[in-house]
Amino acid sequence: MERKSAVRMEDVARLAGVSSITVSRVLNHPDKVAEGTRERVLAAVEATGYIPNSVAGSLASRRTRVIGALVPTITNSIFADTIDGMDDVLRPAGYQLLLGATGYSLDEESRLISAMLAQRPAGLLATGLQHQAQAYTLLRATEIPIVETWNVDGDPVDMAVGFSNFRACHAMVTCLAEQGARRIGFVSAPTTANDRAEQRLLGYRRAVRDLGLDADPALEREAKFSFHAGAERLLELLAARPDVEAIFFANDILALGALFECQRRGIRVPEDLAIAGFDDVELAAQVNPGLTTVRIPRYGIGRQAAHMILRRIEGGVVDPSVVDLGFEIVQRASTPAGSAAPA
Amino acid sequence: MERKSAVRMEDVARLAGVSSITVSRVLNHPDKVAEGTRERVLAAVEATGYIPNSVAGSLASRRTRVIGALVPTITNSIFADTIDGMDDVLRPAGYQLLLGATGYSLDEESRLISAMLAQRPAGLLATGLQHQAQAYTLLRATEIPIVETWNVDGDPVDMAVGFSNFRACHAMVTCLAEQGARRIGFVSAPTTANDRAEQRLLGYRRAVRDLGLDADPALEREAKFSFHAGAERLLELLAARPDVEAIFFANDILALGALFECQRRGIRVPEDLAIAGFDDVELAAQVNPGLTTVRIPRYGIGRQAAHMILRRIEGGVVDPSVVDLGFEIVQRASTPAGSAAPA
DNA sequence: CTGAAAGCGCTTACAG
DNA sequence: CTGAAAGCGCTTACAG
Repeated sequence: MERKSAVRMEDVARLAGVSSITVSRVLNHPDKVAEGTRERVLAAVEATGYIPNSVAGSLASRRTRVIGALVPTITNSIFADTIDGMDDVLRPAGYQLLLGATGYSLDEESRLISAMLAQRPAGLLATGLQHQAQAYTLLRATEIPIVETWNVDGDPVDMAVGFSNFRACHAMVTCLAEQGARRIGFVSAPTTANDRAEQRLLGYRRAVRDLGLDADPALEREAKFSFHAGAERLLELLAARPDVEAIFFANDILALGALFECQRRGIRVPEDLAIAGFDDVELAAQVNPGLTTVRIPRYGIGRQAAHMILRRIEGGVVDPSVVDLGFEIVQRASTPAGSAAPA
Repeated sequence: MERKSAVRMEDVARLAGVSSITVSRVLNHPDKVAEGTRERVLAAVEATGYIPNSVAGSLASRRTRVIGALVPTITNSIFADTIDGMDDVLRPAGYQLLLGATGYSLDEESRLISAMLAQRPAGLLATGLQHQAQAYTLLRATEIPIVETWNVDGDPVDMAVGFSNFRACHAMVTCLAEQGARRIGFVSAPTTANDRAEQRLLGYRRAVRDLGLDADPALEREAKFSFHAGAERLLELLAARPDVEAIFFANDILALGALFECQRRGIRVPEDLAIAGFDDVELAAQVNPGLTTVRIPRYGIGRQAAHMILRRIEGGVVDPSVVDLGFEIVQRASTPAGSAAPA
């Protein structure tokens, strides 16, 4: 903040021959100022290179133009898409994004929520419905609009926008079963501190039960987010259950890692093994064979969340406060063409 | 900022039986307060659920704990990696990231710089060395540390960290030539408002000249950032110059799009055509054949930039102010195994 | 349409 | 080790 001989509103006012209150008006409510005055002030702003100090402005007005966004990581493109969606709505409205990456740690999330609230953001976006007790205390105590994202299977602190991870996974397993598979493996993402991953796993299990499929625990694996882990789990699963007909991976990166491993080993997809993923990243449509997956509204979640926050900032009522944006099963060549008409 | 009956420092002070100045000390310079006092204050903070108002704090101290980061887009994982690197250094130091996506528009960049400076960030990261005149005026007028990234071929406003896009491309073309190719195509990213892309194109052209390769303009194409565009340019280039031996794409996404297209069309890589990319995204090592590419320090750029900013905030001298983190040619199976020992 | 006064909630020297 | 006073640079009612 230390700009040498920084020009303040008062300096602009003096040059324009008005009071600083008028400068403030020109900048914030230009229509409440006479045109001639406005032009003189604007000229003075230009001449001095004045940049308003929004720290002071925010303190005086008790409102900032900053929205906090908490995501597990920004290096996973799915969250980058959500942030992109937020930004596309927020930026034109004059808001800026304060970004926080929790690294899938609820401890870190709590610390970040605290640090963000200290900045008095006008709103907050969080990922998932699962938080630490301390985080809940903070979130409930604040008056600002809060949107929890990527999950609608639970009770939000305030608002939520996302889709049902549970039903999406249930639907995909149903599809695979309709295509003839009875022995369907599932490779989960780590479920610790990740309610979305947990719901996906539960959705798989429920579908297996509902459809009377093979429920062997050996068909379930867990893998960190990487191509490599997908390939590894594929091999483990094939070793443990050589008769597995399809493997459903909790995200596309795992599924693609497995698909590439199949290419290397000459395992024919889907003839020898069907593979399905989750997320519908751009790459899923590019590989050969194309990856069957679950398309989710990554970008739309960000847009919708931003709209809900803006509406509340403007004093509006947001109803419903939980928005389910749905999902879509995308059939590609990595699974046998099915008659399924899902979701 | 409107927290119902928001607790202020004064409330904490009253409960702890001290002045608010002492509360401020406990929070900012805990070692300057007697232990008993400190504990009482901390207990009062806890009891009241006090969250310091850093807007007020920043105004009074004339410093924020916010660093602005301007990138073309966050949906391209290469910039996400750089932001990740920044955040990993900045977060432990108590700084938060204010994110701005310019969408590869220098106009938008100018607006964002202005908006960010209004927040009085403690430092600023920008992408590239190319900006609008207005942006230069703003950047030069401010006293805060500024790091321009992803390019060291030019004069930074303040500090810079990156690598030479020019030399990286020159080196890759040299490698391809050493492996026997004389007719090397180049698919550039759009060079408008993108000095990194421009340097890459210039590096290609210079290498073609230096090595006396086929310099046909028909060997040069431009493509937006997508798998699809990579596939398209591949086909166009093959149609225009069926004798092309190698195609060097200005980023991995284009190269991979082309590689997938080759898979679909039965074009053998590298026997029929060698393909090289730029960035070394994780996927490059996963596909079959693996993609020869240029590895660049995406994450390291963010870390280094953050360190330089922090050092300057702390009053230190940063020398040199331009840091070239280098690049590395990664030979994989998409080009004929070469004897090249580049960079 | 424009301005004087008060105040936003902190931190910074300066005392003691 | 602790506190009273001043001030950071704006905006908000309230007048006129």
